[in-house]
Amino acid sequence: MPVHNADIARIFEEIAELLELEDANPFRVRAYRNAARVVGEQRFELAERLAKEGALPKLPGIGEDLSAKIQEIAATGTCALRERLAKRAPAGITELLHLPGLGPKRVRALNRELDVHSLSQLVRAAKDGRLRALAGFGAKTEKRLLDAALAQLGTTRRFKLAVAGEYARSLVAHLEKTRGLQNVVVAGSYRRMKETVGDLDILVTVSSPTAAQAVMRRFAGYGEVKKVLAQGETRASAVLASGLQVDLRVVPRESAGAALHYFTGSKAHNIALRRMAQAKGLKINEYGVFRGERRIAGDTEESVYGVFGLPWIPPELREDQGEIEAAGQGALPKLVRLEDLKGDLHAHTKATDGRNTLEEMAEAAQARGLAYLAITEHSRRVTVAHGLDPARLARQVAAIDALNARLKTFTLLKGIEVDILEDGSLDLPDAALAPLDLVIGAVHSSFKLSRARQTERILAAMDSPFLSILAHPSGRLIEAREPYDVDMLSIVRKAKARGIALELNAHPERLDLSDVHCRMAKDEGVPVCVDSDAHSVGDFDNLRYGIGQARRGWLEKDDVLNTRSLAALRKFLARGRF
DNA sequence: GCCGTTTTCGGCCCGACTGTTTTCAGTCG
Repeated sequence: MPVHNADIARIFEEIAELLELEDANPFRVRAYRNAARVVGEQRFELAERLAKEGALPKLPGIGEDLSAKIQEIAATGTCALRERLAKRAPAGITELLHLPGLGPKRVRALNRELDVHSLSQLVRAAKDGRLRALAGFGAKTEKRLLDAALAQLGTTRRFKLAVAGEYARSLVAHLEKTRGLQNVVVAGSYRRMKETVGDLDILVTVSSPTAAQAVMRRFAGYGEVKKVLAQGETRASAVLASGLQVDLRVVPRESAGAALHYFTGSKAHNIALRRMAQAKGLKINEYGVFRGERRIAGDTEESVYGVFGLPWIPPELREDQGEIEAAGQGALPKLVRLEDLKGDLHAHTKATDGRNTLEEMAEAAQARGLAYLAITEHSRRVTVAHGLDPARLARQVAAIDALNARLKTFTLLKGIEVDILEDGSLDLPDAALAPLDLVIGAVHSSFKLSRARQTERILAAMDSPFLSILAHPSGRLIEAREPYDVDMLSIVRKAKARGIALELNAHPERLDLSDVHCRMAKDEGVPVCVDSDAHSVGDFDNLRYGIGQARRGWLEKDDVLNTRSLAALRKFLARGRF
């Protein structure tokens, strides 16, 4: 049973929680939390690296002890410390820690005084009015915890970036009508273009304290607000009807840059920068950068970075994943932009499960400033989508040829999204694929194969002389379906050897490749194509989220296949065939 | 538990809000 980084990270997180409940040294707790994060963010599997090279590379915040624990987990699947801690603690007690409003101190009190160590016990104790009797607890706390525990049954979910975007735009439009308001920005993980966001962090700049009050009132009065969780003079939190939490922060103009930086995060990036400040005898908070009492920066984000002699770092990179070092060396990537895209290589029409015609799709793509669009229907195996057989594909090819003859400054490419069958063969014969401009291979079935078989299947498909692009390489659906178990590094390396590009499918439910795997592809020199997988003319909007993810993966214009001119693209497509 | 231009011990990011407190602890982001 292979041990993944996520497994190691989970064990470290559990250790952190259990230690916290024992009132251990908080810095020791933090060390485990930090290790969980660092391990979870690695682009290669630590266990594999260990097996191959016998040692781990130096990772930040992981010293002798944690390194030994990683080796232990890689070898045994668990860790003696965790087992020991778990044995001492009441089963299930860590679930209480995940409840908003409960931290280690209160969980300990609940356990010690009331013998409460699970959500259901908490609900019972709260209903009996036993919580309010505890020191530091009151009637309000009891009610809040009861509500939170009951809500926990409907599991706390994150929102897909595109969905959060819809809510964010409406709320921003509502707030922008406030008198005296200067600027509204959605910061947080939304600004960093993370694939999902847990809440919206909205930052408002105002010209006066009166305006600040007005913004707070307008926020609380927003029609979508279901419940105000907290409201002070500069800060408020609310839950929208959708269940999305929104945190609002109002700041004066001179602090706008420091506040924007602070609330954009990530937390890890901010901590790294604050440590640098500390080393220079400075202090960073959301109001600015300070030397003693004196404020030396903070009106813009540039000024904050400037204090450290760093250039401005794009939000998508702010994960403490080497971006600060790169900035220091003048080696930040020049990230790809939406306007760099010259075409889109994955789209469907009414012929299968799309909603628009060839003409309508071509027109819409051209209206977005694109010069080419590949039509890539499903193949016959995908019966629910009415996938194409060779005869229907041939008819579509003829229709595209006819349409291209009429189009002046735009080109439709003839393609297919052909299914990769369970044995690694393709769903259409070579004779059907040969006349096409490009062939995208995709897995749409048998998701549960073992890692070895799944990897073998995809590698085999990549041996086809016709395959140009591997679609949505992990197969995950965000918050809905796990990626299939596959050795991505082997796939990336095979792509390199075979001249195949990997798709970053920009559909909001996919965003697949992930940011981490984009960076892996870049490191290995494999081009990524950012495709909409459009099923209707409106779906080209999704390219912006694909670009956001590509930027999180450090991709530059030259790393993205469909930033190339049509001529250069054709050269790439021809090269893959031998 | 980690780490080092304060270097092998003694630090470790910072502030707002709430509720229960009469001055602050706990939690959160």
